[in-house]
Amino acid sequence: MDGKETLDKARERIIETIAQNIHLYGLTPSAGRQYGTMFFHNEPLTLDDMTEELGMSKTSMSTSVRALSDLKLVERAWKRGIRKDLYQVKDDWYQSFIDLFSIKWRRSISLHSVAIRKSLTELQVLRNDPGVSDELKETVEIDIAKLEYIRDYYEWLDRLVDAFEDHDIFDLVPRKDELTK
Amino acid sequence: MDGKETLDKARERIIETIAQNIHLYGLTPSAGRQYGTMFFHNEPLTLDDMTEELGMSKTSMSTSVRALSDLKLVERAWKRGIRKDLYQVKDDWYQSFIDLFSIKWRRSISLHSVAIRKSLTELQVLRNDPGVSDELKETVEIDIAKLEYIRDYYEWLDRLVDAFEDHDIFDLVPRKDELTK
DNA sequence: AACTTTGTACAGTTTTTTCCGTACAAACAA
DNA sequence: TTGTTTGTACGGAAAAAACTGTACAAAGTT
Repeated sequence: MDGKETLDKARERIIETIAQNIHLYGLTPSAGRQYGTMFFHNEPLTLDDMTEELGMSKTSMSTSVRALSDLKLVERAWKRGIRKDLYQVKDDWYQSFIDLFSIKWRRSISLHSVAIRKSLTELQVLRNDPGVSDELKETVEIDIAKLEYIRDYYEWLDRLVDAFEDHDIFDLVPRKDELTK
Repeated sequence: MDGKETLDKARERIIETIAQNIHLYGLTPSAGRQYGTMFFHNEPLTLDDMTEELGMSKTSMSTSVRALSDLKLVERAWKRGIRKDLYQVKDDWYQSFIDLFSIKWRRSISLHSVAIRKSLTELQVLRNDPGVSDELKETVEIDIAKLEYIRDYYEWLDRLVDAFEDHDIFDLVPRKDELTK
């Protein structure tokens, strides 16, 4: 086996591992392979380059590179004289993790908060309604307690995301290069 | 609108929100609805109960309750005199979040670590191989640097998961009830 | 202006996933 | 033992998602 071949195999192993785990980012293995290919490519790539490299349609490349961009795993690059759009992976994986975490959870937190607030208000009205049977009121009380619990939970989650975005998390779990500082 | 109806609507809103966000846990909306139903049900449920509540087949209930159990969102319960398996939601959402985080990422970290170690070793051999051209060696050097970077990243991620599992995260981001302590 | 290049919207096809019904094994009951 | 109940494996149907090719709009070139 010659050197180039060994290198390619070493790269392929990593790319395939990324592809198999990218579902954690809500992406398909194809998008993972695309990301991996870009990761080892030392120059920004065009959609046509990706089509070439991965043997897939340009349409697919376009949609999945958009998905990768939405999660801030990939960014556009410019190079003078080149008209085509160029893309490259963002090289700060710590920041990418934080961005992922933020994008994924903030939306969920927000949707839940709205729903919880609405339902909680309705139930509080119900609690004070004299026309409601005692038996039902008991259930309402239990539900209110449950909703207050998950409201607090999402409030905690929100602060957790803050801690990541503000990089406070690195105080608790330092990056390796910061350990020796 | 009577009280029962208001209660059900308030519950339904939350259940539907859970269903729409459960993909963050890698589960289907159906499993989310199942979880939500169990959440508001104040007694443990059997598979037949769920079939009844959700209008889905018992087979589906069985498979998705297993998925929920695997992520430790749901646990088995016992009640004397009842032969059927009973399930209820785990009521500590903070712990559920930690469990999810741990289960999802540990596996990914482990798979990546193995692949990175293997590829890194191969490339280090290549670096010392006198039969490899200087041009290729330059590429190898770059790849080694990249792999060392992501190796460190996964090592950080591993410590991050530790911080969650050990509950150190609550030092950085306290639960609401701990804020007043 | 006309012509070329590039990215993506859209519709159709293929692949994958979800869900159901049947069948059966394990546990329990009589 | 035989009969009953309960959970799940498995194959197939239905639904959803991924992927492709065509068509076209936007931007650049001549």
